[in-house]
Amino acid sequence: MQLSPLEEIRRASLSKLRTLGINPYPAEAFKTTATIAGICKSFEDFEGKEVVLAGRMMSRRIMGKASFAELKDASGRMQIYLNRDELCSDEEAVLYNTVFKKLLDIGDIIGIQGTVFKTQVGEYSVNVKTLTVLAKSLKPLPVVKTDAEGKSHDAFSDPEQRYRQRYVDLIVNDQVKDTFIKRTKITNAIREFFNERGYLEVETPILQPIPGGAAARPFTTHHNALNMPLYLRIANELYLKRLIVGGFEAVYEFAKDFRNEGMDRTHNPEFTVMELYVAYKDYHWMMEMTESLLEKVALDTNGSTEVPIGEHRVSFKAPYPRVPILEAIKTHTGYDVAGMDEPGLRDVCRSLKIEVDETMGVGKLIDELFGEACEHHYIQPTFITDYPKEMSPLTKEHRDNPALTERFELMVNGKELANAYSELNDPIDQRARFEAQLKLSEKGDDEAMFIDQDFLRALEYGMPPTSGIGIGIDRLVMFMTNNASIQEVLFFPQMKPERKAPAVSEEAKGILELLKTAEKWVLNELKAQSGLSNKKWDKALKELTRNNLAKVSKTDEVLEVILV
RNA sequence: GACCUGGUAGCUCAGUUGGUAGAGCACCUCCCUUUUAAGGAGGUGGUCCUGGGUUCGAGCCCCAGCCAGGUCACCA
Repeated sequence: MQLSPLEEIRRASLSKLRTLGINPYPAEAFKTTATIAGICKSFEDFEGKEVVLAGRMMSRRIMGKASFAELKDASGRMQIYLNRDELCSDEEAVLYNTVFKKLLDIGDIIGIQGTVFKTQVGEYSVNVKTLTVLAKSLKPLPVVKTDAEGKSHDAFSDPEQRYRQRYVDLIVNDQVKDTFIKRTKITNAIREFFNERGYLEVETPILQPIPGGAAARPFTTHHNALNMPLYLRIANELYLKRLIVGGFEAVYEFAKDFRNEGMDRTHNPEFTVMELYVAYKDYHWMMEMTESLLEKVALDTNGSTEVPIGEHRVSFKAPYPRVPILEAIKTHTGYDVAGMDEPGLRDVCRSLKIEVDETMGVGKLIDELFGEACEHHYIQPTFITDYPKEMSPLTKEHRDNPALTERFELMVNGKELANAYSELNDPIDQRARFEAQLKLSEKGDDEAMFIDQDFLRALEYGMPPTSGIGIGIDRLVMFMTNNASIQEVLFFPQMKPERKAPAVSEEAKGILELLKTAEKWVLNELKAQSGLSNKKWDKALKELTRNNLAKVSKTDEVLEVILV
């Protein structure tokens, strides 16, 4: 492995620590007595008292016999003060002069014991009496400095590196950590809300023999023992409904779903959806539930129902307007497409310059119209309701209009945040809808739903009238934390693999073959034998020595090459 | 998938007509006992994303590729 000079220095320090009898990776637990945030929050209670803290050293300011450093624990950052004569009693002051000043580095994890005080400039600090090395860091950490105005300098900002090495991102960019803390606050708020109402959190299969419940291309895998294909779920809807058939009256699941489609800043191949099903309810009830849920989520995570999202301020205060989709299309395009047939819709799309193709049925065409012409208008939370039957194969027919369904999508900031129905529980109707989907797929729609016979069998036993909802958790987190990219709210967003170290080149392989023919070679003879140009020779030999395949040594004024 | 932009030191970035690879921070040596983007003096550090090509000479020009971000398309 090729080490940078900075890494060499840190490894040398590591050995020196061991020579001094200090284990750089001790096994014992290190018992702390306080947290940094706790001290800063009630400084008066801690001032003059002794504390034990542990964390990562983030910066250092050495001034001869005294030094300041910044310690970071899970709760925050705080300055520590190290004074040679207070830290050490021995003549040499090894702990201060050697260990702290020479052998420790930014990024090392240390434990300290000392007293809390305030510096002359007024900064909360700990005067360190004992210092313990807890883990030596061998890779240099990017140093992000913040000035008096709170402006960051030399921020670790390259998105590729931030996502690939999220651990570094989390260490040096505090606001990144805050986003993920908020993410957990959001899911906690939702769980609290549901658990208070007695809803049951459940787990259903991720590996499914039939990928149902949504329209999307699945990831495929194979079970060896059963010798059968399996799919990573694109939704868990059909399994949760089976549980409603089984007699649970309210179940929910935070589900990782997987869709084998394009990636962009709002789509990751694996993402999280919270699905909830409640028996004896309809989609009107579900809208009210959703409003109060999101109001609580906003309050719990941001302390306010009003949240900044990009250029906008979005209010999650209930209630939200209800707008039937056909009305939305009428408002934003001027066309009344209610009851319109496929050719008619296609004409409307054409006149609005919306691209359509032959595989699109009535449902997809209306979906397209709404998506292109209307969706982006709904910044404040709005329920778009009553979608046409063709685009909602799992939804109950509308009580007043057989062409529509009892479905809503919640739009926020021009994007879909949730999708909910009065669930279709008529098994005969459901079978017919699946068959219509089958026709679509024969027409070339590769996203039409598969028929799940076991799900139909379950419905035939009778499912109570039920309302269900799916909420995109990643999107919700993006809204609540004002992030425009899904990658910012996933710890480890999907990335293409990093380029692997280049394989040994042809030239280097040739030299290796020559090296194998003798115990050692005089460098110039080997070079002549290889028949390589100066440039290629140099490059190939450097490659070999760098990868520790060959070694060059000097004896009696001759350079020799040996195989390692 | 198409187009645009980018890839240079550990980090953030300069790099002129193609002519010995630079800065700040970090790091190393030295000075400095309440500093704080600490300061002062000196120094080390490079696969210029990869592979070809043009050229006396390429970080720079040309071709191909890899990775990322953005826009669009596809897609919830």
